[in-house]
Amino acid sequence: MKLLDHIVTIPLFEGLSRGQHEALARIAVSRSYKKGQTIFSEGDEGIGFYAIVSGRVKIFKLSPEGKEQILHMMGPGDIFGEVPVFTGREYPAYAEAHNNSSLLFFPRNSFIELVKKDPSLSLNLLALLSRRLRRFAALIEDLSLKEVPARLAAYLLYASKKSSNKDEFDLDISKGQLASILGTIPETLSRILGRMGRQGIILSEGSRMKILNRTTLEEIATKGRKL
Amino acid sequence: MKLLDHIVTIPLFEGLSRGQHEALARIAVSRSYKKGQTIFSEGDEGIGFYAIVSGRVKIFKLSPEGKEQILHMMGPGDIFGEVPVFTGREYPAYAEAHNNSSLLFFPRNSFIELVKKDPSLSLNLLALLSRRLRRFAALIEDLSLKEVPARLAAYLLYASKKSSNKDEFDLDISKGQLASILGTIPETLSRILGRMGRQGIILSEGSRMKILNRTTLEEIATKGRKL
DNA sequence: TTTCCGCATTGACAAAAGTCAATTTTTCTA
DNA sequence: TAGAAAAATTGACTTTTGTCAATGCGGAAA
Repeated sequence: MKLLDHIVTIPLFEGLSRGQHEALARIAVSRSYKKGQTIFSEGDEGIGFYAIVSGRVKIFKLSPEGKEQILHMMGPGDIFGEVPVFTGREYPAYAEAHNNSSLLFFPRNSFIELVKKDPSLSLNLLALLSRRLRRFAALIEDLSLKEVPARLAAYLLYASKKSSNKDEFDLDISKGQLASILGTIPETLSRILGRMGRQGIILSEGSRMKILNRTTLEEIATKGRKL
Repeated sequence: MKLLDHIVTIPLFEGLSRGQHEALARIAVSRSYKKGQTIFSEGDEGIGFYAIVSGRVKIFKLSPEGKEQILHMMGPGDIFGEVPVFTGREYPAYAEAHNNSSLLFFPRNSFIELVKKDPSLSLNLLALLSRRLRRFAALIEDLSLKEVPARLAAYLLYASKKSSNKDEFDLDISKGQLASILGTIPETLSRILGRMGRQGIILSEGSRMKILNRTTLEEIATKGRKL
């Protein structure tokens, strides 16, 4: 069964038994989304949550002036939209397919039934939510780094870490979106990338980034070293 | 039994049975902290979580230059330090008693045992963590309001809401700490409070705040209306 | 009561980031 | 592959915020 294969690869369901995986497969629904397609909007009734099989999903909030604040970029294996499953309310943010994406949808009611019967499933969930809280706390911490160069440096180090600590990697989002993540605008980001490039700290060619001087980058991120 | 009485009043444990409450009371340990005392530090091993019986607790991170970024101010009934209980790692932030405080401590291992046996307990926990995630998302949204007046206005409206929507209320933290929450410095906060006062939007006398023009305050917070 | 210390306020100035507008580069599609 | 649209970059200028330094204010302790 194809669906079951996918379920087994989802970290959230790691360590569960064959029977538990099968139970999950019975309630899951496969769904496809085209690039740019909205999966749910802030305020929509929370009828279930999603797991990513392939593709990428952007989770974001919208300011009154329409400016995006990206909360997460989700990839294969990630779970999103689970908050209202347990609070019984609306989705707290927007979700949009960043690429053509293949998702699994778990309807709220069936899932709640499963969790009620199965404590080990809930321990996995508790760990997931706890980790997510931790990541949020880190994001808040980074946003509060007062200067943009520091936030950018922190982001580049984080992105490098995700690419198994290579010094060279691809930004998986546009620079405009990166600006949004860093809480700034494309013009400012462009200038700071330029300055870092001129000082030989990084090399930025399109979406290809190369870290030339990791030490300096770390000093900019953690101590408030000036550019 | 005194301890049981306190447990019953903790929202996290709302809706649980008498037997469940008693089981919790058996594993809980009562602890007292003096004003300013550290409860745990970032990086400490996560040996359990805390519930506040009385007093207030500050949860914060420290930047390399030693600047505090306050993540939460916790009050009676609130839970904190539960993240590492489920991820099995270290505390992700600092906790410090803001007043003389009386807490209940729930050791990790005993608690995990309880949760494993009891799905309804875990559903409550899942809802708690989900709500907290939601609040974090809101905080991130506010931090990304680009200007300080907007962030301050959002905070004042939030504080007023906590005081049952009264127009007059007390700040429960110093202005220096409020500045830190808003991601700015005391000088800037002071100037903006001054400007808002001169324009008849608020009245600020020490820690006593009065909202004189709620509509304008909302416009500053949500639309980027200028001060 | 008086002194001291921390917190808050204010002013002058410097630095950082945003806005607006023009231009170049890249990407997508017809 | 040309042409249009979107994204990125750059420059000139404005606004916002932070820094440094001086001063005021109020409560705790001698």
